[in-house]
Amino acid sequence: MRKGDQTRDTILAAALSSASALGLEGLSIGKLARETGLSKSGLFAHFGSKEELQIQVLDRAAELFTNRVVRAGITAPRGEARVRSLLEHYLDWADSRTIPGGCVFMSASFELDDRPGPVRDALIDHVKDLRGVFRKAASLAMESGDFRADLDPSQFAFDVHAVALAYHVQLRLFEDPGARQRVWNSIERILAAARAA
Amino acid sequence: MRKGDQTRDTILAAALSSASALGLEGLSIGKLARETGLSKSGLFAHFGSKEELQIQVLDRAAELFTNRVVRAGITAPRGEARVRSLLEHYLDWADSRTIPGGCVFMSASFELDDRPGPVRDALIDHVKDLRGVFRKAASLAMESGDFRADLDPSQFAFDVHAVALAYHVQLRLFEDPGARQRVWNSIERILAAARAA
DNA sequence: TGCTTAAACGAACGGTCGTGCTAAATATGG
DNA sequence: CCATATTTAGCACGACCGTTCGTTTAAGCA
Repeated sequence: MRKGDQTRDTILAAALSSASALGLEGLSIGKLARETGLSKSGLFAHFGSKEELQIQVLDRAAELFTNRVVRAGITAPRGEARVRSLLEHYLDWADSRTIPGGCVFMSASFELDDRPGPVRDALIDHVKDLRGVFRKAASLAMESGDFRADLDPSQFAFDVHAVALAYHVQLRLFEDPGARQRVWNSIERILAAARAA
Repeated sequence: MRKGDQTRDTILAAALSSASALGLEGLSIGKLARETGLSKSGLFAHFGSKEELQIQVLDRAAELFTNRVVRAGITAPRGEARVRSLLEHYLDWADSRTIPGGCVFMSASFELDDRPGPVRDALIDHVKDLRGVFRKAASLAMESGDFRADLDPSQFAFDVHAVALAYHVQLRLFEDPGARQRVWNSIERILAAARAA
């Protein structure tokens, strides 16, 4: 059993790379088998269907996200400092080289928005979790007095998500070296509006 | 020649619908032929390659965008009023039923960001034009005194683009009936920060 | 070591993909 | 109405797709 899980991990790492660049639909069992040195049927046996592979790729990405963004971000003290830290790590995540195509949740959000099914359902859960991270951080910042008492944390998370999406476009489509600056300008404005008077 | 152009228009309309929902890569000559009642090769002859079809779909979408968003929006007087009008029409465009999958430029931005080639190049031009519409409108609002004199119009366009992307997610992925309210909250904050003191 | 179970393989399946090629059909201008 | 140019159809191609099946290899445990 251990051997199988280890192989599965290798496959998922390759699949995540591929999916981030080519999309979840762009995943190909054959290409993936070639990349990992497995046979097509051998690789396929690990998942049973392409859909299941796609779901596991998303789950895997969520696990990575938890480690690289959430765990890393919440080392900062509650309040605006933690929000900023989470944002830094979120942008790093979207810019990471280990996931060459950027945040797979973003590309998948636009790829699967009109394709009902279990993969889309899984994606929705993950993206809501992602939003929840920032909603929660905003709530804590309200409790600590950093943020206004009448702030809407969900709206705050929406705004943060928005600039992150635009960051992806600025960075990957426009290949703008100043993308990080652009997005921080936006974030500073969002933070300023969220702060207590 | 007239007959051919008319057929091509029919094809492009169907292709735009399909591409908005399934992505530009999800376009299929065979499926498109079935939908339009043409033969695969007959349809194919109009474009010569799938890439060319994709590019023409983007061009067609840009034409529609100009009519439905730009032409409609600039009937409002220069300044904040025009910015708001353009935004209304932009959101309508992203929510349109005639393009069932929403704004094809958004989905394509996340689909093609890592796929070099002429289609991506065409997309970049179109998205920059789109940004340019809002940059220009912001500039005019600065001239008219509605917006601050030290506003960065490109930054303003970036912010607007950001919330539009998030609108797409909120509407299509989350199917949130309150998406429009969410995005207007964001827009009001952006406008407030842009206004002259 | 021998047995059992898991893991990987190889070949084949029916489909669909984009793309050529050659004819037939149809529209257009004189 | 005819000649010409344009538009569409038909057929075939090689490639790749996800998936199934039976077999073989390899690992884990007694």
